[in-house]
Amino acid sequence: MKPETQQFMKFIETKGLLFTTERKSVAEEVFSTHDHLDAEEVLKKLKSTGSKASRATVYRTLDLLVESGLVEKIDLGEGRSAYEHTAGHPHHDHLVCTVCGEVREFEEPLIEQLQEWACEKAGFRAIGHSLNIYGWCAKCKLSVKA
Amino acid sequence: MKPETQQFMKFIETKGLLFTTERKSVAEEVFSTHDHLDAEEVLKKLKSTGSKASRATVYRTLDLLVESGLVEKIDLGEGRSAYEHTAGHPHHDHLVCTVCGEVREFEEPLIEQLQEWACEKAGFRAIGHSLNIYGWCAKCKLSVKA
DNA sequence: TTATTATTGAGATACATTCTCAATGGAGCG
DNA sequence: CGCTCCATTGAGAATGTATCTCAATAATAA
Repeated sequence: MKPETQQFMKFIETKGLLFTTERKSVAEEVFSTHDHLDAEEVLKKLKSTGSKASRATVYRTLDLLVESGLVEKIDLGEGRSAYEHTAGHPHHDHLVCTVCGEVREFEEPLIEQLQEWACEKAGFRAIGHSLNIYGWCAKCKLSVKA
Repeated sequence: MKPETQQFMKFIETKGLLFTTERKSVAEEVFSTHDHLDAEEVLKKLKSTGSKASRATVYRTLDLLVESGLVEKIDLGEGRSAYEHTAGHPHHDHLVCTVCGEVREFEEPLIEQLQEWACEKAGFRAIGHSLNIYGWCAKCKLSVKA
């Protein structure tokens, strides 16, 4: 069992909930890659590996993972969202390719700083934020030109 | 007829389309306020003023308004989106209150600059972007505390 | 006028997500 | 061990936003 999964187990038990096989398999799936997974992908992967977790359970467990702080939910716009685990990942924002759908990360600590200032100025208490840049990734830029 | 509506009319006619009463009433509604309207709100307002534009026409016309450049579509996350007209509005991002739903604007030109650099570094050709900060607005911060 | 085309409304459809609720199955107790 | 209690689950219904289909309508052109 991955260390992240163990942390999640601890979180679940501390909350007085049960660490079921369904919850475990969803967590393991999410922690198995650094890619950005959406709920449907998690469900499909689980089905293919024999787990019988239902869609509802996948969504419910993803919410718990987010609540535990081990996973971040990213809003990719147009109603799409994805999940990625945060372990060893500094905060970052996303470049979303509108051609191939690829999601690439970028970091710009100064942007974070500027956001904080903007909130202060407005008397706003930030809980989270989402910054996506949409466009053509390096690869698609070439193929579109061609 | 508002000057923005006239510009929209010109756009429509230049495109070889017809400037119908439905399209006019959707445009007038959007140009009537600087608030962030979602499609459903536009539809409701139109219904209450006697216009019989349908949901489909509202969405179709909003798309045309965006295409004309007179209106910007904002992704507010969680699949919600809103429209605002751009006339006399420099680019800005949004503070979205998760309690009362209020959307407030903020400007930070340096953030735009940093985004451009991030794109350059990644070989990414940006088409648009969306930056939202979610949290409690000044008003709700107080009432939650109380 | 008639033919052609653009536009529209109503409802069907799509899609991601959440909800409902009966069935399941641990956990703790006597 | 048997029993009760309650968290958890799965299947499918429901939600909300947005798009699509298609026949009816309206505008334009010939």
